Amino acid sequence: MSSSSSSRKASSEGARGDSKRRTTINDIARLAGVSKKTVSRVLNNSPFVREETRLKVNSLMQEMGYTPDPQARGLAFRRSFLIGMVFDNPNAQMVVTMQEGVLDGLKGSGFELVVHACDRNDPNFLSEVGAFVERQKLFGVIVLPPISENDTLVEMLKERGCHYVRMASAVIDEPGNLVASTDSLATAEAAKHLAKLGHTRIGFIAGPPGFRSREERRKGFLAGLKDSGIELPAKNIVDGAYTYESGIAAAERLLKLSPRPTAIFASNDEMAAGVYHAARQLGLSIPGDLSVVGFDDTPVSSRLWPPLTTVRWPIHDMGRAAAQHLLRAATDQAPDDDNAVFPAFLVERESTAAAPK
Amino acid sequence: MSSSSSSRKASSEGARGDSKRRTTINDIARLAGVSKKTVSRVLNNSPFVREETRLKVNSLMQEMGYTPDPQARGLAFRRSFLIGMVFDNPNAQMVVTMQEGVLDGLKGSGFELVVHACDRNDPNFLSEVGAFVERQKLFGVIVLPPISENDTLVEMLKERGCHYVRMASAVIDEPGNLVASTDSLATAEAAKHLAKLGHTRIGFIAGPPGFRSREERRKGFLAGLKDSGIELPAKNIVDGAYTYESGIAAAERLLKLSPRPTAIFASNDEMAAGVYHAARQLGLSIPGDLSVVGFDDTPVSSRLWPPLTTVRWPIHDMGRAAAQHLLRAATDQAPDDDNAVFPAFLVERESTAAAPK
DNA sequence: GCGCTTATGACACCGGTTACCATGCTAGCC
DNA sequence: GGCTAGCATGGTAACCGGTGTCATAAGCGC
Repeated sequence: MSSSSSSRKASSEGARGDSKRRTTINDIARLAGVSKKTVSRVLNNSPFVREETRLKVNSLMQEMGYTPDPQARGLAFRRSFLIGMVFDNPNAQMVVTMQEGVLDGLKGSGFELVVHACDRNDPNFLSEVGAFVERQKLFGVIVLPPISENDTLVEMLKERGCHYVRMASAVIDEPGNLVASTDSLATAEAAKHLAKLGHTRIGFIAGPPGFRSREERRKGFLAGLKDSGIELPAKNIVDGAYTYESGIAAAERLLKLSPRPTAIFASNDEMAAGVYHAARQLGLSIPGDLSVVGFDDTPVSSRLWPPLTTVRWPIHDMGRAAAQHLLRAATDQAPDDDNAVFPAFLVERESTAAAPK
Repeated sequence: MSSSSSSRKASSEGARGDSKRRTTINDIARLAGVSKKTVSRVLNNSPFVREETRLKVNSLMQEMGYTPDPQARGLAFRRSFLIGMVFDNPNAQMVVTMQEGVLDGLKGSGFELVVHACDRNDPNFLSEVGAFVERQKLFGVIVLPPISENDTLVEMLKERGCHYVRMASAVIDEPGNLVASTDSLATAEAAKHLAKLGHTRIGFIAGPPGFRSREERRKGFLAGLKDSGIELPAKNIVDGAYTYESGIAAAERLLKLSPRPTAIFASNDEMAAGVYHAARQLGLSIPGDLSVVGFDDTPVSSRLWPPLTTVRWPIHDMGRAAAQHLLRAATDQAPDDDNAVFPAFLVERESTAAAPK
């Protein structure tokens, strides 16, 4: 009853103008002695402005500390200046590093990064992301692995006319909208590293089915071994789930084989940590009895004992590249169809050594 | 020369209407046979709408899948529906978990989360964050530790009329804009745990000066020891920097003392990992020769061997609480001056055992 | 019949944009 | 040389999709 009147009072109070008004395009126009349309032309780099006028307007904007209101601009443009990042947290370090990279690339562009965590197993996943894109009229979306492998999602983005970048672990058939690392080359390098150390009985823990990174890492590793003249029996290849626990289980299976492997490659660091655990349970020393290689170079890898030999991929740089790709779409008209490819590479630490005789 | 005409053509092409137009407030108004102002009233829960009208409008909005355009609304409201998260990455897991918690709390509210990584040592730090807030007319900002302890920053937000929440490790004098954990209670618990196990020679690795968490964790730990009748000599308290390397260095100093401590508390898990490293170098076994306790319960803590006894704080819940606090400010008029306080607590794992005789 | 409350609409406005028109200037034509 | 065509430049009005303000009509108690 009385609440209604009080809420009205409060709401009218809510519009506190705060005396200091933002400088607007009109202010600049008035001061420069031109129309706001001309200021708008300067803002949008229209070629139909006399150099003299452009300079005057630009210096006035500088002086007044004017920045155009993204909401107003967006409203007129029928789009926003927001970039979405969609992720289903597989790895916190990766997510944050990627964010930092993207923010780095976005700096000074006037675009902002809006994050959106989701659950790829939720049945509403797609429509929920779609609603997000639609509601905010996102200019672009950066999709992190493993969601980046979801073709249906990408198709939806394309239909909505929303720019996007897929972060992937290999170059796939996606002209221009891909930022990828070269997982398979790096795992081949890892395989050769182990071969060179004299390992021939090697165990491989793969990622879970359905992940492209699983295939890339496996393919590269096996190719690298083959180049070194080593063929892996099927029983030496075990599936994991990219989790610590699955790494333990997989390692237990591998270490039960006879002859026992002298080296294990785990398709990510979490599983490699699981290998450490299993090895300890069996009283095996690393790297004396068993060499271990991981993938990702997460902080965990260097806290383990001994520090883990692993594969690093340049997440920050890839994030920045993704941002730059979207910015290019925002300014240039011509999309470049070149995918950005970043090398992943082996970081040798102390978990690998010569094979025991 | 010719570039001007070509760019014009391209830009006019850029405004591709894409046939399918968003449903607008006008559409709803026309279909409902009311003015758009009335629809707006329904959207904003104005009490001055007949129940019958409200129902009709609401069901139409439902049916048409209408959601108001946040840009247009924001433009009129002179604010945005964006929440900023400002962080200076001390810990990736914390940042991501916090983001997930905030997104959880924001879900369905129409607010989005815009992330902003920054460097608190950059001289432009303050003005840069200020520009961010201003430019996007942020509705609110969530400030993560350790930046949350920067009073100047908070003062600036207050001046700008921007709502904010500080995430902190203790209740400080900041009515209503604080989401805090109880670090000191948890470290007191850790101290008593060690005392109960018979440890009397205990080392403490503090966080770096200038951090409130440093003070809280130290204060609580010392108080807990005192309660157990243990007084720590000054030389048993060493400063660290919340990094792995600083943990190693601090542990080396502590383990050189004679008599040597039988337990070390590190003020975060990274430093605790450093303690593990130092202990290994000296051939000390954990927990046989040395008990270790950390703080944060990061993934690293359970990958270490033996798994680390540490303090967990409910980051996800705190993130959600921060979001809810801001949403309350967006709807209610009455700010509640209650700070949200979340208990941190000890997670006992295998790095602590009875003191060696 | 008056005054108060409730419910609704007309209209200007938020800060930018596009579409279209008006101007000034130069060049080309008779 | 005058007149018009053509281009560079700037202005005006309408619009993007919602809000605020204010006026007004209907309902009600007295």
